[in-house]
Amino acid sequence: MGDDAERIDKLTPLPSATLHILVALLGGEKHGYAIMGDVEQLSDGAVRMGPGTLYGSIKRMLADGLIEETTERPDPALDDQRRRYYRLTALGARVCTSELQRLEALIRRAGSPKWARRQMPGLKEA
Amino acid sequence: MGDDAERIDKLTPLPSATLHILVALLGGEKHGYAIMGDVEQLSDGAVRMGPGTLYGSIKRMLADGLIEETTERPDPALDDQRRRYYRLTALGARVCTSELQRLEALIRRAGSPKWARRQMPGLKEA
DNA sequence: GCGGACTATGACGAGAACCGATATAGCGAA
DNA sequence: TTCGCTATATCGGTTCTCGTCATAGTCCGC
Repeated sequence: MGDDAERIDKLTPLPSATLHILVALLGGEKHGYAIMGDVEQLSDGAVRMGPGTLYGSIKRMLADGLIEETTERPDPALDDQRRRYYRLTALGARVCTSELQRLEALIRRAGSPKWARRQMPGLKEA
Repeated sequence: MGDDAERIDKLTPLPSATLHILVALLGGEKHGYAIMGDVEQLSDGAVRMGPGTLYGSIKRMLADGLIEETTERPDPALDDQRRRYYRLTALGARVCTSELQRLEALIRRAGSPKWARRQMPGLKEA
């Protein structure tokens, strides 16, 4: 378990693309192209991921053990043989949750009035 | 104004280091070394930024107009001539707010039960 | 069953971002 | 005056990002 905490530590903070892909996969296993669309949807169109970023990130995430390719195929009537489906690993899910919690804490602190104060001590104003 | 939205769009999603520095500066103007400490504090020690990341990011942020160096100095009794103080520009503040809102929306959606369900249609289970 | 538009994966290269190591120098106290 | 800490800065290697191009399967009209 402590081993696990180390692995999470090593991977965080997550690159932006990685985080978005993980969140998209929280919604269930998906193929690459679908992930692209979901990321755009999840961010109200603000994050548009090109294929280069997508497949490059997927490659790294597979190597890091954050996601894995599924062997299961959907109903043949709905299948498309080109597709490759991915899902979160247990590690991937933990990393995602932990990163989201960290960001939530950051947002909370950023909005707190006690933080949003000047810190420079004894400032001599012009 | 529309011009502004474009500039924000161009800069987002923010790299992790940039976001953390912006949030740290929401708390008032600071010098580089203080930012390093505050980022670690803001993230409960999870994000440890080395000097390479810090000063590299500051350089880019200055070039992008997200922050600016202040000419004001603190009370001479508390000053340290080596220090260089930075503060958010108007653009930097807007970018920071906009990014935090985007992340907040992402977190909200990630936690929503209707999203956190498998999406693969007509799956044929093993 | 042919052709064209769309879906889907993948490789590549340039440039941006990250990070540890290292260098330099002012600071405060022993 | 020396030592440890604060503070800024650069360098080099690695990772990450992103647009572009290539390739191929699928769907649909005809």
